[in-house]
Amino acid sequence: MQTLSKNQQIIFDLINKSPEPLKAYTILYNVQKKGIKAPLQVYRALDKLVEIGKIHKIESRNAFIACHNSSCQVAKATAFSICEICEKVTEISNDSLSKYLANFKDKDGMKYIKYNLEFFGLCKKCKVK
Amino acid sequence: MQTLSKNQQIIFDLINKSPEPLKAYTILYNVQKKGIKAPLQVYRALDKLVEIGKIHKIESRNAFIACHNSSCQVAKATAFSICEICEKVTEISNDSLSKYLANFKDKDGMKYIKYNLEFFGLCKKCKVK
DNA sequence: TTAAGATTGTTATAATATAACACTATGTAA
DNA sequence: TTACATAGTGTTATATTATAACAATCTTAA
Repeated sequence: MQTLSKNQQIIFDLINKSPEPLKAYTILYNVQKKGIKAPLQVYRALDKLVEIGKIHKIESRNAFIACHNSSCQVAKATAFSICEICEKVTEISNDSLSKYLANFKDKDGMKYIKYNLEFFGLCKKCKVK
Repeated sequence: MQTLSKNQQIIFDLINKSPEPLKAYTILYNVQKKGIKAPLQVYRALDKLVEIGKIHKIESRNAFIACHNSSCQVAKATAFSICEICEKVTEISNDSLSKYLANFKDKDGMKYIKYNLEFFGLCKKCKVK
């Protein structure tokens, strides 16, 4: 568990307390009062936070959420469910799924240490409506 | 198998014959001689081609490849392997995997019709080097 | 034939992300 | 403690990816 730099901490705190994924420029607007003024400052912190597994990027949405999977030990094997109506995103932590994917071999017998899986559908609330 | 419009056909042909994923603006530069001059013309064709499953978007790369999975019947359940060195992308078509994911239920018992999975690693060639 | 829907062409602009350079802080080894 | 490497910061400029808005044209099914 490494210590975060000033900018990294500010940006992680913001993402961590957000109930929804945040986009880079939304983050920028929200940390300008804390002295982070330029996109690059945000992107650099985001890059690092992703690298150390504190946050994940939702690729299909260009947005970032804090890791809630086993205290951020799983930086390279990520799975999410995404509601196509309300855009709610939930990190999936499921042993069967992660084992299946970690052990998956393609037809060349090749294994992959890293993957990202995004499921799309309707969340409970949106399904009812 | 629906017929493609003029722009859709031009752009599909380009992507289909490319050995690697193509980015939108790379596509644009390559079809300008055929009269497609503006980004929006490219993006509109791409949107449609993705929608009907003729191509897929590689979300982590913002790039597009032609579907090679059972003649494009699987538009909503996609899996790829991506080499982190040479950026080679291969569509995975594996019955076990697609069945597993299609039947996956999260802890709320929820199923998802649509997913996108991207595996990362080194391709055969790059592994040897 | 005609009206709805899809597609096209065009200009402008929004949203997302990185290059390059100079400077500062921090940790580590001599 | 110095000095070196590494990581982080601040800044300006710019590259890359994607969409808004509007008018015109093509396609197709009743």
